[in-house]
Amino acid sequence: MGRKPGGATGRRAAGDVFHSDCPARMVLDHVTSRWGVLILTALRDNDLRFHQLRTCIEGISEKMLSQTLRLLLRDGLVRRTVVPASPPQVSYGLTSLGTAIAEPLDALIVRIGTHARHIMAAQTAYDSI
Amino acid sequence: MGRKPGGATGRRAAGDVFHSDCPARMVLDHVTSRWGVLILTALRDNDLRFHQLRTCIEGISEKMLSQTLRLLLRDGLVRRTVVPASPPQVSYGLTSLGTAIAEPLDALIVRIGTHARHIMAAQTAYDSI
DNA sequence: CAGCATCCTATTGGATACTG
DNA sequence: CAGTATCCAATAGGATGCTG
Repeated sequence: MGRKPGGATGRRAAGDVFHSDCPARMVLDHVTSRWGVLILTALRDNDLRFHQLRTCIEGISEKMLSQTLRLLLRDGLVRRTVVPASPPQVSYGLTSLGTAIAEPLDALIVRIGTHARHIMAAQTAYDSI
Repeated sequence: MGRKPGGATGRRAAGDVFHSDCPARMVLDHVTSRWGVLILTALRDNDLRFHQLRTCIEGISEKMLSQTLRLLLRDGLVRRTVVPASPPQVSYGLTSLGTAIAEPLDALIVRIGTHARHIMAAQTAYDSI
């Protein structure tokens, strides 16, 4: 992403452009999508089954859950395991790649949590103008 | 976020629920919105003016830029500085709060960049099934 | 230059119903 | 249980034109 030479790695330089056709932008969109963040961080500590995820992530619909899971599956961030039983048990977990991505996401959420009060104060201050 | 006791800080526990009405969820949505991520990381290294941001972030429209900036301004993540001149110069930068939030985001982008090839390989593998 | 207002389309996403 | 399919409402977001 960014400067052409140097391959896929490294920091961006100041004033660098985020190319809209960059494949990384697409992955970023999946990962930072409304439900992508929550799914990835929910799976951070342990595998979960479909309906556990649905319960764990308040507000998500079945449609969005399966849709987003499929996206993350395709990106190789999430792994799907089927235990053939009756009824069959399907569980989802992070791949090593998924863990690598989920880590900074988790850090982000923790940080937002830490500063939540501060942020809400900023909001009311802004609104009172 | 998460377990009721313990205030705004701390890690989430396994199986914890992401409450949809949590103010942190709202901030998370702003921050991880399609353009929010890009704006915050673009401002990571130095302040930028409106049209510099517009150029720097490929694909963003004026509308979404000003709209998202207003949101981040309200959350206290971004600071707006006006130099009264003719024409007036307005520049945007991160607050200390914004920097704290942008850090893990930047880590995320770097990580996606690092694994980009790996991810694209996973995609084509998935599609070939 | 820095931006807001309006219009209109495309995409997101929820509710519901149904299948293996 | 673990989803898929369809329909419809809400929102995101682009194009354009205008203001200080």
